[in-house]
Amino acid sequence: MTLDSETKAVELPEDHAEELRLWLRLLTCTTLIEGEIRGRLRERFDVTLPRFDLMAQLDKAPDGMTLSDVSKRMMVSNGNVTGLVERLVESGHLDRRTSDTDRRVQVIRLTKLGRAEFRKMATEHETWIADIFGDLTEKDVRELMRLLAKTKGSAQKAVQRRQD
Amino acid sequence: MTLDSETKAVELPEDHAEELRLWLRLLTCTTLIEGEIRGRLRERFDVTLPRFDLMAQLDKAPDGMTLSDVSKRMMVSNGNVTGLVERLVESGHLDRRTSDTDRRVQVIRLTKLGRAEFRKMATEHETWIADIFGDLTEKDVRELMRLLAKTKGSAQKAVQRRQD
DNA sequence: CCAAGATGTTTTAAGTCTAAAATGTTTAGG
DNA sequence: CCTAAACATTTTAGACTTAAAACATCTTGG
Repeated sequence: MTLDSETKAVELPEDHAEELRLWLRLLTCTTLIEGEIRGRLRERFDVTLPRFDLMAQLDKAPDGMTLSDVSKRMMVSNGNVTGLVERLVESGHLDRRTSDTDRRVQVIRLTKLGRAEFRKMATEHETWIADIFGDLTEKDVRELMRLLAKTKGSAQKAVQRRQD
Repeated sequence: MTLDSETKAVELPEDHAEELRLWLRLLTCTTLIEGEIRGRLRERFDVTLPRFDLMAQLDKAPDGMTLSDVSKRMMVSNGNVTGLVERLVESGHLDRRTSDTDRRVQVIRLTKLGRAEFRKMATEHETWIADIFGDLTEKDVRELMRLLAKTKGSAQKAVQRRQD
């Protein structure tokens, strides 16, 4: 009996209910916060979250970025970026030009208008985040950062494994 | 001088860079995992993540749910659910009927086919999650659950405050 | 050089998603 | 009763999103 159950144990379906609950909770948190930020951005600045996110990437890169860079950073598809950029160029927030050294590459950067508008939004955005995470102590934040870093590493390895 | 800086401190822009970084890390984790699950669902079962999520909600409710219930649980708009349900009824995974007691209400539930297919997917899905979170110890999982619960509570309060 | 292959972007087709307005139904107060 | 408010859902218009195919341009080994 003991031998049997030990032998079987390897093949028996293991219980991963806790990990599943963790994933659902992580997803709930993100969806909740994302929805709140989306609503405030629309209400306050009449801008969508993807546009804000894209501008945030560009704000960190004064010399501009290629579409591929943006796509990787934002973890969205190439085609997605193409459309977003189109609309942001149209509205005068972005400048887009073909690279001098590689004619495949499109370099985009914030226009003066785009940067000014983004900075206004970013300031307020930061206070919203502070409000949303307001109940967490400094220690909570540190601990969450650590555990999420570990989670990210674990997930990246899983992605790697599948791609082999 | 001391008085001045103390007086000013209240109005000075506080530094919330840490919370911002936490939010970005949370978002990165979720996006990364969500993308991986989406890809595996498509590759293995040719199903989209929203469809899987909707079926997961219904699997937990043998007596069916109303569209509003689903919308609240999934934290998506009503119109979104209408479209999703349409396609899942079309493909034979869902059954939809008007409530006997309230003709405004639509009750949906999994068909036999829908339930069977979901169960197969769910089993595999759970192993993917276990794989993705594989580096976390039991203690990590417990601690993350706790901190995310606190985060969720904090965010919900912020949502509440805005709605007043 | 020059044909593969790699790389960067766009296009396509279909699905997902939202906010807001419209529609249909129920509930309650007068 | 009957109308105003509340509620559940659908519709609408537009934006976002993906995967995959198509297109354009570079890079490189022979």
